[in-house]
Amino acid sequence: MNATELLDRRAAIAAHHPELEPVDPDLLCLLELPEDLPERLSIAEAAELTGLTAHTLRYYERIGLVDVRRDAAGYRSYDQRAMSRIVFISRLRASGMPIGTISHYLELVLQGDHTEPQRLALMQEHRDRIQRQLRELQLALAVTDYKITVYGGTAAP
Amino acid sequence: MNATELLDRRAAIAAHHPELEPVDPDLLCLLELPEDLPERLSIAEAAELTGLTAHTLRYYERIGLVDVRRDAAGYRSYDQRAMSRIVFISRLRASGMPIGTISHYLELVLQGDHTEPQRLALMQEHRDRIQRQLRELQLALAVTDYKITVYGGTAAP
DNA sequence: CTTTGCCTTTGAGCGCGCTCTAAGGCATAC
DNA sequence: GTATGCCTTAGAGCGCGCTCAAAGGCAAAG
Repeated sequence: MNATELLDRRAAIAAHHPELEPVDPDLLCLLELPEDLPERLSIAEAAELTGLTAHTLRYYERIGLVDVRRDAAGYRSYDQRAMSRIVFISRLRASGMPIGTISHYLELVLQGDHTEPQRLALMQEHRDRIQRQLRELQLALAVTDYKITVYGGTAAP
Repeated sequence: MNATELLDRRAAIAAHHPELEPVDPDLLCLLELPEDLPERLSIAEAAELTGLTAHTLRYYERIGLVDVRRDAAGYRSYDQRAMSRIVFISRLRASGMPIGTISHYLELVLQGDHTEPQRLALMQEHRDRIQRQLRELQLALAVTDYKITVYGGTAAP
């Protein structure tokens, strides 16, 4: 399933969830793992691919966010499933979601289909928090350049 | 200067800074301190008004974000200037700006008019970071409800 | 064989942003 | 007087999310 099909799917979903905002098509590319991804990756390769450090990958495993198999030598061996979960996690982290919430979300997934509404609610709540944050910033920015312009920046900010 | 005047000012500023986005008028009200604000407030009153704890107010003072005078008894006494600075700080914090950056911004203010461009740049950089974060979240959300819908939530997230 | 380098584990350490504690001062009520 | 309640200070503690250290295993290169 490529980015275009994903977008089509999303359009269909959006029809049922009018509160969702459109997603920039460019961004969906970030979802895709490279097509020529090896079957199994070492921790160094996984780190390289995700932009996380090996330390962080071990940490995520330790706290139960992801399961990773070992090879014959006892080394971590990341398969597609592990990789896409890690990419997913790193994306949520990058958007500012706390690890506890991610953990909760993954537990919901584990619990099965009937937790869908809770999962959607959780994500939408998070999105709302980010949007609020953005508005806070725009406000701060407005105050700032207002003050810079009006007071010349010499008055108390 | 009330919220309406502030908005007018901002419109004028926006003419010179087309990259700025419009600000929700409702939000500008948050800027305003109550009109009947007492001349000087105790730490408990200041905490109540800003939604921060007294502990946090002392902490902000300790790390040099704000200067607060004392009354005859040695108690902190917050004047308008202190209050508006604290509101400003809390707004930036709420938007996710690290304390170090806020500190830097306030130093720039202290240094005088010639630091205006740096201040604006700093704020715009922060806004860009938040916007990136928002896009990250929208992406994560898209992935999520895509997966919920397509896989029924049973597959790996 | 040793060296090199990546890997393992457990457990400790760190920077951030608070948050709380301890020990005590002031001031109003009784 | 004393009890209360809010205030002061310096400094310790905490939760989060990593980040690093120590001690050692595996394996290909020379």
